[in-house]
Amino acid sequence: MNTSEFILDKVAPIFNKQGYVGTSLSDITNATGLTKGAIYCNFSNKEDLALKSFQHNVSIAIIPLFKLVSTKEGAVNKLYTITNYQRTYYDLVKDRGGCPMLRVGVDTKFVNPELFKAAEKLSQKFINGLIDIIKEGIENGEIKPNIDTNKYAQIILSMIEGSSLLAFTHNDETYISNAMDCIDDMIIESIKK
Amino acid sequence: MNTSEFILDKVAPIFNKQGYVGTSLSDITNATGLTKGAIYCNFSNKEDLALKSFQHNVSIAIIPLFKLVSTKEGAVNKLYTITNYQRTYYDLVKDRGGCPMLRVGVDTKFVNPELFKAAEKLSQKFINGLIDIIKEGIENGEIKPNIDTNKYAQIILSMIEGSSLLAFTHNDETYISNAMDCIDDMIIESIKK
DNA sequence: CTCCCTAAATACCAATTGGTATGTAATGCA
DNA sequence: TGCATTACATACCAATTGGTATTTAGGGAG
Repeated sequence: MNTSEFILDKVAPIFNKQGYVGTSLSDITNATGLTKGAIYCNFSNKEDLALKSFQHNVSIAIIPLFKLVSTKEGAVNKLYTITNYQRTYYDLVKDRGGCPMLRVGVDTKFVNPELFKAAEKLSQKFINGLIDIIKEGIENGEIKPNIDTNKYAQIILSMIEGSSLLAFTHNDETYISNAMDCIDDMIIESIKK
Repeated sequence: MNTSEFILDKVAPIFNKQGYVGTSLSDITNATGLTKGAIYCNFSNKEDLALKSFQHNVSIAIIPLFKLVSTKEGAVNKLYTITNYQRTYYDLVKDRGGCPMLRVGVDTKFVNPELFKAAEKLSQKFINGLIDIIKEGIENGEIKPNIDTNKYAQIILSMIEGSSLLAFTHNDETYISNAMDCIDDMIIESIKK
């Protein structure tokens, strides 16, 4: 692990906990034990470090889900893979400040357009992934042909993000498990053939 | 309107947009046209102003819903009142930076315990309100007697908050209307007798 | 061994942060 | 009329902010 990776490993959780405005360079130097010289040697400025920290957080929290889903076959099976992944999500990110997409989505909209764009893009990628899965299900006959793919993709992601927020607000992961039960038992069930 | 109210009116949306760490005293003086002397004459410090700004935002975005629901009769009717309120929520808060409960919930957990506690408390009040509605429905025979009140309360609020987040992330209020359709047509429908 | 290049540390910068002490003008009250 | 209180402005404070220019240490190549 080189120095840049070391810095990201130490700093990315702090950005996710304290926010991308509320994290100062002294927070960063304290957490790493390095000086500002070392930080600015590895990153061009604070915003650059913030963006790469976000990507680092995403690579830990969300990218594994995308990879996992891509190994699965069948639309319904893929959807269950997502809800099952979410069931372990609280443990996965609880010490890292929660869902990075959620954090950056609310944190940066009015203060850091570049970073916000990254979160927006990731969120859209998630939605598009869900739409593709549902379309695949329609094509292979697993899912009813007349359902609104975009609508159900939106509903599923809303449930995922909302339950993640509330689980962290109340330190209660049942918000996530109950929401995933709802997706499994009601939403997926209602679009299945 | 006295000076304190004037300040809150100008400043509360800024706190909600830029965050409760990312809003500086110069942001506050610029927005109000007042000096720091005037601010510290009306509020004991920045944190005090932040807390009262949150309450101000809540009084505009969420308290009206609580009041509206309290005027309605019947559990299912009350639940529809909530989803219908949310359908206009995007317009209600779009110029004020989105849902204040969501904002403060993610923003302050690790940096401002007092403010976070206020958001946590409000969120719990929302959950308790939903539980009471469902219990009322069970008692008066509108809702199936064997359903898990806490579970469905959690699911409904997750959907509300998640769709609010995504609507603002993508500037697309269909996230909210689609999620409310889901609550109306699937969740409420499935717990109704 | 010497030179060079890179990585990191040190030292410094102007600007901004939240906060306070003092000053002042207007208002209410006797 | 005179006094006290209130409401706000002004001026100032130490500390911290993000950032940069300079310096130093260390490893590799010749």
